[in-house]
Amino acid sequence: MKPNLPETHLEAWRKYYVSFWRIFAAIEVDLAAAGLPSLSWYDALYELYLAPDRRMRMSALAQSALLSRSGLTRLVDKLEKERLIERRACAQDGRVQHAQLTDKGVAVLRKIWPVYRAGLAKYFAAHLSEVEAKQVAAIFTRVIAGTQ
Amino acid sequence: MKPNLPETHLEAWRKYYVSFWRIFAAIEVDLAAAGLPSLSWYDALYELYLAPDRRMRMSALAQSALLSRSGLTRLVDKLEKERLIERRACAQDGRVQHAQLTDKGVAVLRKIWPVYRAGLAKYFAAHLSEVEAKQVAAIFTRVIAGTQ
DNA sequence: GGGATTTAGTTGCGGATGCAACTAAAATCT
DNA sequence: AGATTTTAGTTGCATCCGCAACTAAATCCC
Repeated sequence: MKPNLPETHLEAWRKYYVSFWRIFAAIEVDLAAAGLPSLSWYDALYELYLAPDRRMRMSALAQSALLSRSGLTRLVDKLEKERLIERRACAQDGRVQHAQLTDKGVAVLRKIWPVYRAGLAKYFAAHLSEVEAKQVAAIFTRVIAGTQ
Repeated sequence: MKPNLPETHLEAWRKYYVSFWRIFAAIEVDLAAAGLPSLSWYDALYELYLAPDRRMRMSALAQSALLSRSGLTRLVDKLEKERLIERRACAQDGRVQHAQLTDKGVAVLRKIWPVYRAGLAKYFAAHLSEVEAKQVAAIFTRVIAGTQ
């Protein structure tokens, strides 16, 4: 562990790594216990919710939802089967499909969020002061920019 | 997003969440490109490396390596097939198996680490000052304690 | 001591996801 | 305009992983 990776940073990574998996797993357990879809569904639906007209191109959604294109295709298959989104062909470009969030999709998003929020409050936010939360946001914003 | 989850904390979570997946995926890509096993192999081998006599009970290793018991069973199957570890029955308790790191396992660990370290330096450590790394370690140590 | 319970690990199964190959459509090049 | 290349999305396949059910061994309890 010589170049560019001081012991302090390695220790930070280890804590970050373990804490992430723990929080993630705990929230997934809570969602499953509540009979709700998993975070990957939430992520995709939420990105659509934020998007103009609540729709996005498949590949853009894949990026936002942190999935491969093929992974997103399968996820959208399932979401569409549940009528949470609709696939809509693009009139301008025949290659493109848009995923369009439906009202039912919004409703599901609103059912997931309280459980997700409670998990975040309990497993994550409870352990950060306001100042620390700001620091974490600032630090990882830089990290994200570095992996763009 | 009312109770116990201020906007600041939610923002921190979003950055933390996205940055984690980005770093994780980038490191996996680097490992695969170098023809090396994935992080899950590294995690398990490394936990064994740290353990007394370089061996652990299966269930303890599952916890340390952030896997379910069944997930660990399969991982150990593969590691054993590659002779990176050996399963050893416990003389005192017939139910227990120990995973014992082999010299070949140590060698693989030492081949993975430079690539892993380089990824960490580039995708993670480069964006944190020394002070920030200490803060991150402290904060997420608390988070981990809260999900014990 | 013998049956019931608990514990450790494994196996069957299904779900999630990525890579590579594929199809179709658009853009580019000549 | 026609051929080539690039782009968007999908599909085949393989891998990884967790839950639930299972087996075997230890412990508990009477």
